[in-house]
Amino acid sequence: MDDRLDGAAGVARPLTAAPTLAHSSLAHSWNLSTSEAVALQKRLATEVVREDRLGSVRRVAGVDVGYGKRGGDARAAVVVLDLADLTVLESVTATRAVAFPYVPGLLSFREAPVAIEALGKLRIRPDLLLCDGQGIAHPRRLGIASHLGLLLDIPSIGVAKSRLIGTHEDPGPRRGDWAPLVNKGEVIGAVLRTRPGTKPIYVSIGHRIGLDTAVSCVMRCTTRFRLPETTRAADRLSKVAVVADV
DNA sequence: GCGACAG
DNA sequence: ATCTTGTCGC
Repeated sequence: MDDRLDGAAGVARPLTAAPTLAHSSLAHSWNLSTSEAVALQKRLATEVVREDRLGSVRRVAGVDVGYGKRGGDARAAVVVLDLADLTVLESVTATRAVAFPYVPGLLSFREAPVAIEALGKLRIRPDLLLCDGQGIAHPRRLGIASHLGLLLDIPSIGVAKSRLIGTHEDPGPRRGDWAPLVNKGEVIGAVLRTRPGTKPIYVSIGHRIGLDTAVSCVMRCTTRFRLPETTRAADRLSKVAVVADV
């Protein structure tokens, strides 16, 4: 079987589908109205798997999207690291014009298309995706991490720098301490202290992984900084990607 | 009706 | 997210 990623889109697709040009997201409807997007989220959310359904994790990908100064272009960057030593195995980028406004709760409709395009360029198929933003810690339980994980059928985790929804206590002061993020009586994520003396990060299930495993993986990808190395690497790349892409 | 609000 | 100068701290 082809090990490359298929571009996916509005609806989940089996991995056994024939290899495509890795740009198939273009062939799908990301151009939805906000109400249609909300309806799609509600439907896709029922497909999200909130428990460990992943093999051994070796290759972890960080996914991030940045924007040009003019605000017209979105640049996605994906960096795959070897979890054993956090060295870079592969990195790719993609750039395209933004086609959807930023609306809290609908971030994936703005950033997922270009992110999927970048992911489609990967030769390596990552075992896990660490996405910038929420997973199920979302009003309709389908943040960008869940959306991407579901469409690509790859285990994923949401790693956000700030809160979208939910309430929580302050996590302990030590690295690794975390407090549950709760919404409507449900634990939707973990507010994790990755570094003493700094603001905690918001970790949530993306797809095919449980919360405890997600927290564990994020910790393993985090060294001396607040954010995991995967996210930092992708973030840096997304800020210079426009030069290499355009 | 009044705030809150990933990136 | 991006726009921006200096400033506090290790």
